[in-house]
Amino acid sequence: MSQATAISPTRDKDFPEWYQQVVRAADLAENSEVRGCMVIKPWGYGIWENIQKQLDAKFKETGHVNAYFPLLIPLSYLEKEAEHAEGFATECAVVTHHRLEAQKQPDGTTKMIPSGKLEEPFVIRPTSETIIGAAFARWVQSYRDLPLLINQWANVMRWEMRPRLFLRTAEFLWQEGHTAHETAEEAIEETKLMHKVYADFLRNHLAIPVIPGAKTENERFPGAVDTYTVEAMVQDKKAIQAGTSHYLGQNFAKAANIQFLGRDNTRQLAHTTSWGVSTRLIGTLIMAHGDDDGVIIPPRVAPSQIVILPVTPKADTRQEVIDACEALAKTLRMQTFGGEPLRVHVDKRDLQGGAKNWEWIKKGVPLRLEMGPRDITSRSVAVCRRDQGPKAKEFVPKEDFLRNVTDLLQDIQDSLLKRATELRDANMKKLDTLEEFKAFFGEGSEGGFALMHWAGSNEEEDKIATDMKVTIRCIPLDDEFAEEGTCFLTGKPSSKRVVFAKSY
RNA sequence: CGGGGCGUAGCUCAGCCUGGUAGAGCGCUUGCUUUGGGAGCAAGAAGUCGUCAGUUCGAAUCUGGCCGCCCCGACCA
Repeated sequence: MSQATAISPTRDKDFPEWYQQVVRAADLAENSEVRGCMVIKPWGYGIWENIQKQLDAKFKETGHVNAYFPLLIPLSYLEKEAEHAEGFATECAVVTHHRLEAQKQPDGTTKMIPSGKLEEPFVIRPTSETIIGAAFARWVQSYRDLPLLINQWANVMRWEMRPRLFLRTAEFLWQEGHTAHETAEEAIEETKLMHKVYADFLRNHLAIPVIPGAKTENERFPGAVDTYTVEAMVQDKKAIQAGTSHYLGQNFAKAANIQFLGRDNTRQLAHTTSWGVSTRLIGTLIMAHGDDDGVIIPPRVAPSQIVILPVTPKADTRQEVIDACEALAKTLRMQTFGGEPLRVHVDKRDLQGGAKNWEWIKKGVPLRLEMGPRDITSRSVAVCRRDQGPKAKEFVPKEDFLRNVTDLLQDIQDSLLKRATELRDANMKKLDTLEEFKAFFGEGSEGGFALMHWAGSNEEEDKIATDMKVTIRCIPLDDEFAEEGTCFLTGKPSSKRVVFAKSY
């Protein structure tokens, strides 16, 4: 039996359905019995562990420390910052009871009835600004206590109307950085620093190019003064917000009363920031790099970078082949890539070779090695790169492979970034008129990122969003977008182009 | 919360219109064959047909209530 592609439908045919099939075929996650919540399976969680480890190192390098705050937030905390509370009001899970009472039913079964009503309900954190703010208020007394640079790895819950695995789930894993500073300048610098950390991480670890920029007022985080975002383009040419960094001004300091005695002996409010990325990064990665045979995981974050497939056609040489594979794996693990020991897996399962091979293709392992009796004799290995076709295979001397393996992984990492960058650049257009804009996003057109001069109002921005389902993804920070022009809608002067796109 | 659809084996679904004791493909188990490639043949395990009630001699099938899920909108990392 042979199929043209491992995943059906293909990306061209039906991208959303392709995405769901890839998540399943690559064994990354599944829907759970709890609506909107996912079970992240080992292969998917392995990606998250690598993301976590590598980002965490960057947070530490930039002076942050980890801490942990409660899952439950007193309802009253959310009431302290009106704009923030309203922003999350429609998606909060609320805990109202603290015990259950067993109630015997006439049919012999037992029903558990919530009892012990709470005086004040708790909200399951949709984000932790308020509760961390309360802690900060206790911790900060003097300007000498600042800056306070804290990160937390946690789960949060936002009761989403329409969940999709990794992209939008009711519960998701993320990290949220929260910092407090003496001055606005320092806080803004922190916001931008972490924004840059995210952009670099996406580019160098996930092989996804992003456009760093600021959000418009309409798209800002509820309660923030400024929101910075990294926007990526995925293969259906839609934009996805992959990470955000917020300058919160003194809004949350005011709400939580984070005050300190300054150098001038006056009481002052701190300036705070918050920033986060979530398991959505995994969804972004799938849509950025996947092909019609499954996901392709960039080597830096792949749970296994190399899978060795023993080829055992005869029972009497089977053990010899497996021993040779184990020995090769051991040798490989002594090398490092991206500062970490190579992650190598030997798939010894007693399955047919082809079936095994396709499984790892679908799971997106960067390198597959095949080693059989003939390879042992000829001291070679068969090497398959996931960024090339499923049939592409090269027999190379084992010693050469061992010498070049990290270069090979880097080459795959680079080729993924290159491919993603080319896709984005090919679908990013400077347009000048409303007609061009409508044609770009209209029925039947490809879409993509439209770089437009913009000087419209919030209401005009909203109208475009409603009429065309297109929003301003960001106001880019890079100089390459700066140029004089006139707004395509209002004709008013503009000094920079902004990115319009349909988004996830 | 509006509009549509669906609940039958681990998964995807057929059967329902026209009521008569449960089916397929994939997956799983075992055996034989095959083996540098998602294999073939044979045998086998597996379902209170979402739930509660009604109609009926008899309900997966007809009627009604309830529950759950999916898709399309509004909301969003």
